[in-house]
Amino acid sequence: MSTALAPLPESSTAHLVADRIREAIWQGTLRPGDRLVETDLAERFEISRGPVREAIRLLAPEGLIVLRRNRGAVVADPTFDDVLEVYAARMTLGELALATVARRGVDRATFDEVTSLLDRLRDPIVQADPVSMLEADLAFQDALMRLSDLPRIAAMLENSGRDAASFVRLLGITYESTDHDALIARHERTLAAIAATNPAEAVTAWQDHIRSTVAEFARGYREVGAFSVDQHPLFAYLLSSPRQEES
Amino acid sequence: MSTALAPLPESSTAHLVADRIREAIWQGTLRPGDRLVETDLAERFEISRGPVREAIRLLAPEGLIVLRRNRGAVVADPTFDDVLEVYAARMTLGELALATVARRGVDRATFDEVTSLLDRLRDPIVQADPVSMLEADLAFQDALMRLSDLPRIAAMLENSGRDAASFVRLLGITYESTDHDALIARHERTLAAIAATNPAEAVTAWQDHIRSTVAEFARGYREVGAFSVDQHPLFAYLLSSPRQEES
DNA sequence: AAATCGTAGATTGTCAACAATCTGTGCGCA
DNA sequence: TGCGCACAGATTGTTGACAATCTACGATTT
Repeated sequence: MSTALAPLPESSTAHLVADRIREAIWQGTLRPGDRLVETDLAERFEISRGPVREAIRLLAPEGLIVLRRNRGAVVADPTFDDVLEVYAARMTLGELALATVARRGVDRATFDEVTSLLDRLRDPIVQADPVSMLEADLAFQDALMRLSDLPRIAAMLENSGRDAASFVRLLGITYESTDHDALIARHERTLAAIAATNPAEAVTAWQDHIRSTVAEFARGYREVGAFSVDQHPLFAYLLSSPRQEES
Repeated sequence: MSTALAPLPESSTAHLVADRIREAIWQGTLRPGDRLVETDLAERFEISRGPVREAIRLLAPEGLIVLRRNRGAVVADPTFDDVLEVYAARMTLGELALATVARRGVDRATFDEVTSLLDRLRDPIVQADPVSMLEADLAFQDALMRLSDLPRIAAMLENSGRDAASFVRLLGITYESTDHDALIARHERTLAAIAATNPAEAVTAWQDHIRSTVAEFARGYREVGAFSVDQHPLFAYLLSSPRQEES
């Protein structure tokens, strides 16, 4: 109900195209280093170059594609460093958002709405498809962060979530092996902390979540090929430092 | 020397226009609520609507202007909440960047380069002009954050710096009363911590810097008109919580 | 053989005209 | 008076053509 009456989605042509490009990258149709030629894309989508150009400019600041002056755009070729950086930003901004939520508290209705998004993650049909699972997970986390009433920070987190997913995909790491129950349990822990207006616990739960996720990816990355991930400064920062938040 | 051979600046027409618009907002030529009509701006700059449109799209995600579907863009009308949010993001991202710098250490040449940027802040001519002072300050902080080798996070910090400055300006707060010596001393403290590869101290110094800045603005805001800033959740978060960083 | 120069093709950057959409005003009607 | 509706003007969204720029490749020179 309340989601039905929410503001209409940003469905400009440029946004639609941007979503399609993101999807193509996700699916592997577009691979790292591939050029994004405005003319070609315009032809494929059967529109003019204007909106395509705008879509590319929309994607660029997220880091998914790289823009070079007068030379067009190419799909980014991320390293594991990039994934770590995005998750580090995600961790620290999430801490801020959740600490704010938990400190201020939220009204019952809004809280229930977010809780209901968690149900989708429990749906066996959703769990069967990695892509659906990822989307449901991101939708939940987005809603969670929006509780903070910090629109800028919530927006940064939304972008970083999409980026992180695509980066991981571009690196050739599969997301399928994730333990669904553990994921849901971590999210429940965060929600409980918010309900109890316990900022420190909310932050800790979030840190755990990011750490688990990064650890998962690091495992996948070591399998794929991979470098000495473990002594990376950010990796240390992310994994081994249960930082303290005041309550 | 090393700055002379650095990559060329992003000087596309759209970027130039975006800078001009930012400048106009800063100078007060464009005021909160003013509409940014593509046709008008194109005429003023004597170019077509294309680059103007692109410039507006460039400014929008930074929060300086608000975009409404099919209804164009207007200059944002920020509240002090917005300023706090931007500074909160700036504090937490800066902590991450500086902790990384201080943990990894930097080579002498790069460090000296950043140090030299601090000299500009000491120049009496620069100090005499608030705008120059602000620009020099931002340039220093940008360079400082770029030491982290975390390009995404450094970029977020750059944007937030420009935003914060414009927001403060839009709120009608003057920046002139800042104590220059104290500002420089805080920056020196951060640099010293980096040189000593002491992450905890670098983070603390940065927190102090943000706190001083926010406190300054809060004072100005109370003078201008203003609400009960002091019991804002983020204000509490920013000012009264010397959070702990591990070393 | 190596390096430089110049040209052709491809691609992005810019433009001005057209189409779609929105805002506000004034009229008719209860 | 208050409400709904239609229309005109203004403004954004989209398009296809043109200009500027870059890349690649081969000719020319040393």
